[in-house]
Amino acid sequence: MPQYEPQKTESEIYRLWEKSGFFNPDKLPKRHKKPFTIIMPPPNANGPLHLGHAIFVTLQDIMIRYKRMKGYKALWLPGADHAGFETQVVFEKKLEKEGRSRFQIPREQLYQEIMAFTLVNKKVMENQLKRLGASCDWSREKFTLDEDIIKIVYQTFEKLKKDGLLYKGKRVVNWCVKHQTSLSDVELKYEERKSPLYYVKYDVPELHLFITVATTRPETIPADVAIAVNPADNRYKNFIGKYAVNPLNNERILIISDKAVDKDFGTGALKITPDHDKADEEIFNRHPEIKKESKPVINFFGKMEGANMPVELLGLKIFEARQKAMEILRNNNRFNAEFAPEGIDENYINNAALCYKCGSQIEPLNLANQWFVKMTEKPKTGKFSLRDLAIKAVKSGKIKFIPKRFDKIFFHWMANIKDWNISRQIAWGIKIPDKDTTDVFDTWFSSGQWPFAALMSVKKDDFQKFYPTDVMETGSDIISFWVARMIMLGLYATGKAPFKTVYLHGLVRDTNKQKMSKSKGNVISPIEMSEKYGTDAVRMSLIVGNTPGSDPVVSEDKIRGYRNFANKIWNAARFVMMNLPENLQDMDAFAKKAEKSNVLKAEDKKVLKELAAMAKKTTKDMENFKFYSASECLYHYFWHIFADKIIESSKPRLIGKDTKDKLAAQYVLLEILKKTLILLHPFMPFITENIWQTMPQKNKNLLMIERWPGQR
RNA sequence: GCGCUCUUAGCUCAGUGGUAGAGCGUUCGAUUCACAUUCGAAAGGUCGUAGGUUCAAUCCCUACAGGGCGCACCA
Repeated sequence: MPQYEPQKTESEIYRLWEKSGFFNPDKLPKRHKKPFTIIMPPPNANGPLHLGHAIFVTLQDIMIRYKRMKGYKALWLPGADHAGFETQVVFEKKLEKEGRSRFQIPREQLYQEIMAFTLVNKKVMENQLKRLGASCDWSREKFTLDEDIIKIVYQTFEKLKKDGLLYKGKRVVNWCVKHQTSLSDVELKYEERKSPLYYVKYDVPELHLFITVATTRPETIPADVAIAVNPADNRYKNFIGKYAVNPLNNERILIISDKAVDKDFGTGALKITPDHDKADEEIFNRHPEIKKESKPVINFFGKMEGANMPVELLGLKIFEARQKAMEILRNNNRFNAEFAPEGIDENYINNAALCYKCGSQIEPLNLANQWFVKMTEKPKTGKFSLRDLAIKAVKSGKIKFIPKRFDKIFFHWMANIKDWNISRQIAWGIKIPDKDTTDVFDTWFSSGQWPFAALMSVKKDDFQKFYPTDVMETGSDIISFWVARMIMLGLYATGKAPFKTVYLHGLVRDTNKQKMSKSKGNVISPIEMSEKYGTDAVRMSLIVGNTPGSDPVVSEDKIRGYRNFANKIWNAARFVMMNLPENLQDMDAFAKKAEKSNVLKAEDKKVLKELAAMAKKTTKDMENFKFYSASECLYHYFWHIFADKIIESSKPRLIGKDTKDKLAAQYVLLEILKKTLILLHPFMPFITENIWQTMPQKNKNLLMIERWPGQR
């Protein structure tokens, strides 16, 4: 019977907080002066929250509640992300189930349908955030497709354009044939695959010789414009400047030299196919002596199309075309067996680039009107490239990563950065302001501006007051997608780093160390768990033992353990209050009286000293972002010191006749309960506030804004 | 290929240059007492392997093995 029942009271407690207005930093009492800001990484509004969301909600809520209690003007700005490609993929699956396809729906209608879908999910997501106890300022909530956000995104686009950091062009992009869109480099995944390497002979009539090229893609031979060899390769010195004959269409193609060609790979001779390979495109662009125009032979649906190819290939899918091309080459005796049996190395393994969503093989295709952001060039009006701005901010310590090792990953990524293709051929997103295209921005281009865009668009002076923000807390998996882009674009657009600390959490795993995913069927819903065990238990299970940057393992058993802890808190509090003087109205007055009456024994003083030491240690952990340690320490103290030792040893004193001794015991228990509730509040906000509200107070204050120990 | 990281109790993980810690689990015992979502007690580790530095190494260095991650990619 005397058990804590979170389900009955949590929503009521949340309403109490909301009603107070204290989620809004402008409405906090006067003692709250210095701003402390966290911009919430806007969850994708395309489905219910999962445990990964619950982790970030808990971590950020802990930081915000802690700072609020410490007297900061704490702002946690919530948001929702339209999540362009991600949402469109989710929506397409829904369409598929209904027997429809996005390619049959007019663009404008598709946009409206996805918008309706997104807004429904947004509402669900907001309610779930509340369910998890998020103490964010709903009056400032933003959506990535809000008009004023779009306006700011366009301003940045214009600024980049004026600064010469944008260019538009025909470029080889990573094309996903299934999704009919290009993807950025970070949206690819790689898989080792066996791709037979074909050794193909090209005649060189002037020399009465042939040159052998190694390729995995014979079907693209009709699109060859040249053959390249390394300038230092003695085997081919005489070939440079001569013409070879394309074995599939008999066109003359020039043999050139370029140091990008690896002498030791294959035959040392590389066919240059600028329409279907990025590296080839780069080589092509630096050799104006290649007069030949490049023409694609594969279309956007992954089928063979174009002039100058054997008719047998026309209309075939890439893989079929490869087989057919191989057949033709073999029949014409074009394979060179010198390097591999029958001229084909069947055991060659390379990394295939795949779409990170559907896993289909990426086709490098040449696409017109693609917008790119220059990452390594100086803007016309500034001294530093986007990359250099970001590197400088992290090197100088203006931005710190927690854990620290992530700055190495960051620098490594920055060192290898390439120009960023921000055009996407999807309907769902912010339209690129360019009359020659229906493309939308890569969603990370707009969300890369989120910290300043969100603050600029809510209230007039919010940007002045709350920017730069204090902490960016997000998953370590999006450091390159998002964090790096926010740093670059934030510095570029505002001149200031968008945040001071980046706290990165890991990916939630199940007890078998597997990632949680719908397809594996091992997802745990934080909302279901909240309903079953209480939100506080879910929160604790996600925090204790979860060090920054490493993957937390979550199981129902663990959550159950913290449900038991909540119950322990509940009963210990009941015990303490049951044993207070009858009809006590004002616990603070009682405490003052007890302090004055000088009834404390040496043992009591020792216990209170330990309490103070524990509070100090907890505070130190909080300051150092060691929430895993603070929470564990509080758990241990409350259960095994306060409940098991201090409460137990107080029992005879509470029923004893010595009124002074009884008063001392009551006082000590009440002090410890008060302090531990305060310290536990950021972690377990519902139960602590719930108990606080039942304590004898003259003025019913909220625990949420109670002073943190050591705070004046 | 380049870089990062991990390896500590059955499981999940802390931790420190000086006799190894927590939670969960396990075993044994208790029970009208705030709480059985409880209490008490116990078992359990040559801190991945091999070297080195040191008076002293789980901790620092080197190599190796095995996991994880990031980046790049050669046709």
